[in-house]
Amino acid sequence: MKLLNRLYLKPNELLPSYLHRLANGNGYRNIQTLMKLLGEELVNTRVPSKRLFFGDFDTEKLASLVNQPHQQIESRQLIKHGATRFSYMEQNFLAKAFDFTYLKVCPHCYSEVSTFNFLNSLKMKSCCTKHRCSLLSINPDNGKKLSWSTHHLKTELPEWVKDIPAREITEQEFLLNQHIEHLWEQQPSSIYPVLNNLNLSELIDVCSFLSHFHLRAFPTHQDSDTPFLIAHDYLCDWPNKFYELLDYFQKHPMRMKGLTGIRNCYRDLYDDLCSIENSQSDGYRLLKKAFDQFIQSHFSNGNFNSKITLIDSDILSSRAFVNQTQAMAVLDIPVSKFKVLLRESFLKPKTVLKNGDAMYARTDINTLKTRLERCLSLEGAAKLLDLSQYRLRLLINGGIIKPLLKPTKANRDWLIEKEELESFVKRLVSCAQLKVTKSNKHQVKQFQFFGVDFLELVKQMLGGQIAYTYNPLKRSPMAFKQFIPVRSMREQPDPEWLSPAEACTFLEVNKNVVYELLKKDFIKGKKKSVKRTARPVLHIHKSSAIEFKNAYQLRHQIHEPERYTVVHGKSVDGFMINLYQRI
DNA sequence: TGTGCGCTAATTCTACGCAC
DNA sequence: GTGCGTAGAATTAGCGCACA
Repeated sequence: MKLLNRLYLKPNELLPSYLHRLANGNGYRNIQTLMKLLGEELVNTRVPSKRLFFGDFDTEKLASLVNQPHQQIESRQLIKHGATRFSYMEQNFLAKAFDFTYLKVCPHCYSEVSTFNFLNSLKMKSCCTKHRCSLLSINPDNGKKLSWSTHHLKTELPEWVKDIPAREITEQEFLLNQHIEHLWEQQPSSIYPVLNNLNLSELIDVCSFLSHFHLRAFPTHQDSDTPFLIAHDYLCDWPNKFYELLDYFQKHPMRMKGLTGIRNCYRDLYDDLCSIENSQSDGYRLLKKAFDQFIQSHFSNGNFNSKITLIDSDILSSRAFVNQTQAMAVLDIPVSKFKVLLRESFLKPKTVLKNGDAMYARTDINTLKTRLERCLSLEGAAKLLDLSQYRLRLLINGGIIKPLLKPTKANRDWLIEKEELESFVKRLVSCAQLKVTKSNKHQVKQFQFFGVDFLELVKQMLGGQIAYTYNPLKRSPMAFKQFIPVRSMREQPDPEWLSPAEACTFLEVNKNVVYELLKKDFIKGKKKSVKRTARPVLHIHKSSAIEFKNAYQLRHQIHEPERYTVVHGKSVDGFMINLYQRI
C-alpha cells in the first residue's frame, strides 16, 4: 500500500514535521491517524512526539508508504548520543535544551513552507527574526499549548495570526534568536564575538549552562517566559558577568556541608563543567576556560591541595589567593617568621574562611617576597655600608635610615631593605659638594675626628652644614667612607682660650712643656670641643698663660742672666725646664 | 468509534549524601 | 576533592475512562 500523496522531504525537515505534512496532505486529521496506518497501536490520542523525533517507529514502513529510500527517511531522525545528548547534522545537541512535546511555530514561515522548523523545538528560540514576530505556542481559542496532536493546525494558524496582538521583541531577544538562526543556516555571525566559531550545539551548551545556573542563583527570574535570554547579557559582558555569577556562588556555596573549596562553592556547576559528556563541546571549553581563570585570579574561598585534579595545575599554582601554608612555602620561611610578619603588619589576610583559615593575596605575598629578598640583617647592612653596627644603629635610631623591621620585646630580628640603604647613599651622593683635589687634600678629615657625634655629623652632611667629598670606590660602592667631610683649617680665634699649639707659640715653649706646666698647675686648662676633632681637646685659659708669662721667664727670654734667678728647674725641683724670675 | 484529558507510571533531571 | 549513588522533583509517556 502506498499513500496517495507521496510528498518529498524538504531540506532540513525532521520526521514529525514530515509526518504532519503527510497527514495533512493525505486528508488525515492529525498524525495519530497516520501513525495507525503505520501499524502503531496508539491507545490514546497523544502523539508520542519524542519517538517520532528519534525514529522510534516503523520507519521502513513509512519509507514504503511514501515510496522513498529508507536511508533518506532515516537521515531525518535524531540519533541518541550518550545519556544527555543526541546527534543531528554532525552536531551533538543537549537534549534537555529541546521541547519535543509541544510546538512553537512562526505562522508566517509555516504558511510559506508548510513545515515545522526543528529550530523552533529549541527552548531558547522565542521569535522569528525574518518576520520579526514571536513564535506561536498557545492555541488562542482555548489557551492550551500547541502540540503535535493539535488538530487543523494548517487551517487554523492563518486565522489565529489575525487575532493575536504582536508582542514586542526586545533587542536582546532579537539578537540571540538571530544568532541561533545564522548558526543553523551556517551563515557567519558577529553578534557575540566571544563565541568565536562555536556551532549551534555549542552555543546551546553555553546558553543552557548560563541560564540554568543564573536561575539557580537568582530564582526570582524563574517565572520569566524567556529565561534563556539572560545568556545574552552574559555573552555581551563576557567574562565579567560570569565572574559575578561565580562570585555569587563563592559567597553562597552550593553545598553547605563543607566549609571551603571549589567543590563546596560550585559543586554542581563544577561537575557539569567537568563531565565527560560535555568535555567534547567547545562551548564547555569556553566556559571551563573562564572558570579556570576565575579560580586563578578571583577565587578566595578555599584551600587547594593535590586532590584537585580537574583544574589545571598551572592554574592552581598561579591562583590569586593562597593559605598560610602555601604563603610560607612561597616566602620560604618558618611559621615563627610568618607570625612575626603578620604581627608587624607586613601581611594582612584578604579574607577569612568559615573555618577560620586566613587567605592571602598572592600578589601581596610575591611583593613581600621581593622585599624580603632585598632585605639585610643589621650585620649585613653595616657590612655593606662599611660602618660599625653601633654607628648604623645610631643612623636608624636617628631616623636617617628606616628599617623594615626593628627588634622589639617580641621580636629580635632586624630587616633593612637594601633599597633603603641605596637611597641613603644616593642622598649622600647628591649632597656631596666637593671632589678631592690636590688643593684641598690636606683639609680632608676623617669623620671620626670631626667634632660632633656620628649621627649629628651625617645629619649636618645631608643638611648641607658640613661639606664633604664624594670619592667613588668601585669595589665598595655603598661604603660610607666614600664621603669625607672637609672643613676649613682656620677656626675663629677664641679670645679666652688657647689650644695647646697656640699656647706653645704664645709661651714660646715646646708642647711637652705646656702639658708639664698644666700638670704642675702653672697654667690653667680645660678640655673643650672643637670642630676639627670629635674628641674634646685640652685648652689653656689665656689669662693663666698671660699670668705665667708675666711671672716667669725662660732661658732664651732673658738677656741679663745675673739679674734673674732659677726658681724651678731640674736642679731646683726636678721641673722639666728652668723658669726664671727677676731678682 | 473517535476524541479529550485526568491520572499515574516511567523516565529524566537535579541536587545532594557518602565512602574513599 | 572525586566519583558513585540516589532521593525526590520535574517532565514525559501512556493508560483508561467519560463523553460526543
